[in-house]
Amino acid sequence: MQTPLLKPAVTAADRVLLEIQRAIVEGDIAAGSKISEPELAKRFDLSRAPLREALARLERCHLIERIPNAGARVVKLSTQGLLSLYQLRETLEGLACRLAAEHMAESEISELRALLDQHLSTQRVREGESYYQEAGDLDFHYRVILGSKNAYLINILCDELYHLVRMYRVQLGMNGPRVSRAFDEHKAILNAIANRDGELADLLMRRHIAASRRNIEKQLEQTGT
Amino acid sequence: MQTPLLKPAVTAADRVLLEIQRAIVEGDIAAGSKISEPELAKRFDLSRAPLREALARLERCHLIERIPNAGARVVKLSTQGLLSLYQLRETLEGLACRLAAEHMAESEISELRALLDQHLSTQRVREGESYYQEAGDLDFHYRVILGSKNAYLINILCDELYHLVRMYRVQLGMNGPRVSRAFDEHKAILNAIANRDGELADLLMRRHIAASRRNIEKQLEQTGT
DNA sequence: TTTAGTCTTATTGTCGACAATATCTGCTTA
DNA sequence: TAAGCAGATATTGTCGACAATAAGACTAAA
Repeated sequence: MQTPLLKPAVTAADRVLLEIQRAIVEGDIAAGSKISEPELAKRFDLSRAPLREALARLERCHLIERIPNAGARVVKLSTQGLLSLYQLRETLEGLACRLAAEHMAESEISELRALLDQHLSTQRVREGESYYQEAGDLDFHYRVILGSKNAYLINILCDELYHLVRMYRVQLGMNGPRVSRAFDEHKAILNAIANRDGELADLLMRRHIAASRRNIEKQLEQTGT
Repeated sequence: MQTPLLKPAVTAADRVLLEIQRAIVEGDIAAGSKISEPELAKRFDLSRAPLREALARLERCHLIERIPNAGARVVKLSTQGLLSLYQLRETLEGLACRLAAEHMAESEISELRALLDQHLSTQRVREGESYYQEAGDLDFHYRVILGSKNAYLINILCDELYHLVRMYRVQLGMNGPRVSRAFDEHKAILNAIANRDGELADLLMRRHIAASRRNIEKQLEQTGT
């Protein structure tokens, strides 16, 4: 279930990046908290040079915010931020879908169909446990994005926005009743792609993400602003 | 004519970033050439630490490509890259336009109108010199993007893709007959925004960028692939 | 002559220390 | 008491040197 085509962490900066990313996404390092370079360097047992490299990349994917000579803070989740993020996702993943309908190879489409079937059975077995759906959903989106074959689009969605989306979903504990409906929506999107109907695929994906956004918004309201 | 709201370069890494950015965009450092950290460090008279920080940001805006333990190269311009980039711009700036129609303050719209008038007169004076149109066009787009009020969208377009777009335009020497027509298109877009017609603004901007893309493609074919 | 392997060389990644800047504390003064 | 300033402290930015990795040169064998 690992994200495919992701180059292995070869350098120390890569490794610590992955660790801090996970820690922030899962709330292990609290949202809004200040980042201390010396402290993190000690905690992960390396010097500040690779740590700063990692921080630069964390800023790139919007997980931290830096102010020159003043330090870095973990981002704070907000309704406004969520709205902006999903506005962008709707448009971008819609585009990705349209391009995927044009550019995906038949073999890739078959694999994607197999993946969906597999997720369906897995989800039946693991009823109630939302984590698998979480991972499965992201995996589906991931593959469609890669299918667009647009390097810039892939970079933005998979490298820069991906982790922030996860952060919202994880920290707001997404496990609502949407789980089952998402499968049907994925299926419909896949069919549109298989039929090479880019316009429909675009539309369906935008609706799918809009529904997901509303779901999270509801959660955010309940949890309290 | 400076891009507004751009924080001044306070650190050494910021300054060298701007210098290298300019050098790459204007072809002073050749496209596709290898980047040598020690050489650049000597050339700009600073240590490798801030230089590497700058390189990280250059990678972020797709001006260089890095391979771990192997070094960095300046990107190569290609028809494929241009197509991918403009595909993305069409969608993103279209969205920006739609949001701008919703969110721009009346005062901002007035300022934008004043800017267009000013560009028109400037262009009449400087007939033939395309640089002013170049700068003016970018400035118009820049303000519309800021008007969207979507932080992620602004970041992607203004920080990450902006310089690459400039690189294509500068290195292919854009000075075609499109100069005058672009003004009218800008005017139409502005009117749509002023009328709060987001859908139309979206459509017009996408067409505007598509026309610009075709213009550059033509140039790219003539220059020889 | 070509190819494989090894050694040399150069470049990148990492480290610890120093300099510059910002934050915090406590004092003075209105 | 509140506001402003001065010094102390901590954090960030930068530097030069070392370690690890990759590219290139040279030799030896087929």
